[in-house]
Parts: sequence; C-alpha cells; structure tokens
Amino acid sequence: MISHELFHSLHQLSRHLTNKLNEALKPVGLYSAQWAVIFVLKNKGSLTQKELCDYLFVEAPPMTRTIQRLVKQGFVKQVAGKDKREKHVQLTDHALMEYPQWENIVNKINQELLKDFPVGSQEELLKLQKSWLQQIL
Amino acid sequence: MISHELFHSLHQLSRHLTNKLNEALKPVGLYSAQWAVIFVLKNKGSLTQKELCDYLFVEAPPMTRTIQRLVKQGFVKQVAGKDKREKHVQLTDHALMEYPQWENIVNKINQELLKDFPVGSQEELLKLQKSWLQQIL
DNA sequence: GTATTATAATTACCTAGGTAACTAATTTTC
DNA sequence: GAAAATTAGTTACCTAGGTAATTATAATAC
Repeated sequence: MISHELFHSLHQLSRHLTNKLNEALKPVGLYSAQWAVIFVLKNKGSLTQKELCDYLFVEAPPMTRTIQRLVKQGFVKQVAGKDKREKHVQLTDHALMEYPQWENIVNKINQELLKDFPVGSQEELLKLQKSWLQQIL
Repeated sequence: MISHELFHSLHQLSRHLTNKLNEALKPVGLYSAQWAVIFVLKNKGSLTQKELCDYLFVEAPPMTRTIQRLVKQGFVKQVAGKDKREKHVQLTDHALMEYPQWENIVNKINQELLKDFPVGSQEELLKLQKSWLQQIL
C-alpha cells in the first residue's frame, strides 16, 4: 500500500514548487496563478475566460478573480466579443514589455529547482505524470 | 525546456487527486487536510501541533485551523503537556471507532484513482518524487 | 416570435495553505 | 535570579481553488 505515500509526496512536491515560484515572483508583484494565465496568453494570444479555464483545468470563479487582479495591475485587458457573454482576455502592451523579465525569473527558479534532478529523471517523471493524468481526467 | 509542462502537470495532478479525495470524504464530513492529520495521529499516537507541522510540512496557522475543526467535530482532543506551550493532539474514542470506515473510503478512492496506472509506474513515480523532494527540501 | 434551455461570467461562501505580527511559556545568558 | 532570546500556538489577512446560486446573453423548441 504505497498509495498514501505516493499521494502525500506528490502533494508536498506541488506545494513546495508553488511556494518557491511565488517567492521568486514576489519582487515583480505576481503570483503563481497569475503567471500561469500570463504564460498561456503569451503563447496562445487572445482567449475567452472559458477557454483559459479549460486549458488550465481551473473552475470559472478562481479564473475570474485571477484575471480581475491582472486587469487591476494593468497586465491584461478584457475585450467584449461578438457573443456578449464572452470576455476575450489578452495581455496589455505593458505586460508584453515586462514578459521577458518575468520569463527570466521563472526560468531561473525552475532551473534552480531542477539543478540536481537529472534530465532523464525529469523526462521520466513528466511521462508518468501525463500518463496518470490522462487515465484519471 | 520541459520544466513548464513538468510543473504544470504536477500541479494539475495534485489538485485533481485532492478534489477526488474531498469528494469521497464528503459523506463522512471530512476534508483532505483533516484526513492527513487523522492518518498521522492514528499511526503515530499523540503528537504536538509542532510535530504534526514538521511531519506534514505545513505551517502552524493552517494546522491550528484544521485541528480546531477536528476538535469541534469531536474527532480530536488537545491535552496540555508538561511544557505548557505545547498542545498534545490525539484522536478521540469516537474517531478511533470511525477510523476503519474512513480508511476504507480513502483506500477505495485511492485504488480507483490508481486502477489503470500500473504498480511499476506507481513505484517509479514515487521514487522520482521522493528523490526530487529530497534534493529541494 | 415567444418560451425554454444552455452557456459565460460573476458573486458568495467554503477549505487549504502561506506570511507577519502577537501572546505566553520556556531557555539562555550574564 | 533577572533580562533577553527562543519557541508553541494563535490571530489577522493574503492567494488558490472548489461548489452553489445568480445574471445576462445566446441558442433551441415549438
């Protein structure tokens, strides 16, 4: 019965990584959930909040909150679409300008967190995680 | 640069598993964080809140809240120790009586979540997680 | 074309977990 | 042994993310 330990160490790992990312992002006034949204918007362009939710597997209410904070900080703008229920979300010029710095911070902390964890193990871990996810999602 | 995907899938996996556990525990009025405390107390006996925090790698404030809810539900009692700063926490008779049912629920949902994930993969995943945790903690 | 149903987003409220600041008790220092 | 430093726990407040209920718009039924 290794399941308890498996679940527990996964949970701990996730918390620890999020904490480290938040710590690293603190100087630029961002939080991990905000970064996740920014990262997707940078790579996908303009998305509705629903599309962001589907992509990040997050429910609508937390997404609303995260986006509202980003709007307040001037990093994101909401554009009404043809369907007036939808809100198309996209990065502002300000955010696009700051993005390289943010990416740099995230890459640095990720590298720091992975520096003693061999690339082969990283790939194996990713493969296992994705495989498990696919089966239970 | 697989790190983004590695972190993201780990985060998602952790959230999904916690959600599933919460859903399964709902009928008996418990939440995942409470179960974690109960599980440790069942296996370790009486512990101070500090010891529980160290064991579960959780900060003191959330532990206080989780324990206070458990006390209110009558599943846990706090006993003053010789050092009057400490509070020794232990399961009540009521909790010990209910425990087998809870364990059964948790085992069932864990098994359900792992049913299409080969035991070999589980072991490999656990090994990788523990190895990574050890390096960054 | 109106009534019903479905959908996007929001609001309110819950647990989980983090930091900072505080209190009370214990150790350490001198 | 009194003053200072440390420690266990709590309180207040923050983000993250979940469900249930609500609102406004769009799509569907008839």
